[in-house]
Amino acid sequence: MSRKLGKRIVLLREKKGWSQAELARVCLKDRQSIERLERGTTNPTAYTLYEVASALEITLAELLKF
Amino acid sequence: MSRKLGKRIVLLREKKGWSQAELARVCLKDRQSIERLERGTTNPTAYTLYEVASALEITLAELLKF
DNA sequence: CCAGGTGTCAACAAATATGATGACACATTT
DNA sequence: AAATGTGTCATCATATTTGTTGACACCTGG
Repeated sequence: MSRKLGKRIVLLREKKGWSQAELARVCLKDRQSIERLERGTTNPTAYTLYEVASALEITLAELLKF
Repeated sequence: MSRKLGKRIVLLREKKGWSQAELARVCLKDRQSIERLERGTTNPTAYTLYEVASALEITLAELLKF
């Protein structure tokens, strides 16, 4: 499940033409935190998802469409 | 944010006519865990949200529409 | 009245996410 | 060749979620 979510984040990030580092910067997060998220090795919290969605300029619901 | 999410869970749970205890049972969770979620005192993980959504027979995206 | 359901709250141990730092291989650019 | 950007991985300390137990007040049905 985290795997699917990770793939979705990768997709949305690349759609914006961003690198992990760029998304991390906009999220005010660590580059490695984003990488873990995308690889699906963690089970992120709702707030983390909210921060990522905000950075990607989409809603939480849209981020979770997978 | 957790507050809004909690209110949404309450709404969807009551739409099914369930008590917190009933939702907890379907989720295989503790009654108190559901209660904390609904009150917004925790920042749940994606997997927890997935379990709740499954119990409510909706998608994650639908649960997060708020 | 009283037993049971309900929502709420507190505290604890265990598991886990997060932020941080450092490292590595690979590709691209200068 | 050297420097930089990229994605990946590991480790550590700290914060937080989660499961659990116990408790309380309130209400309703028997």
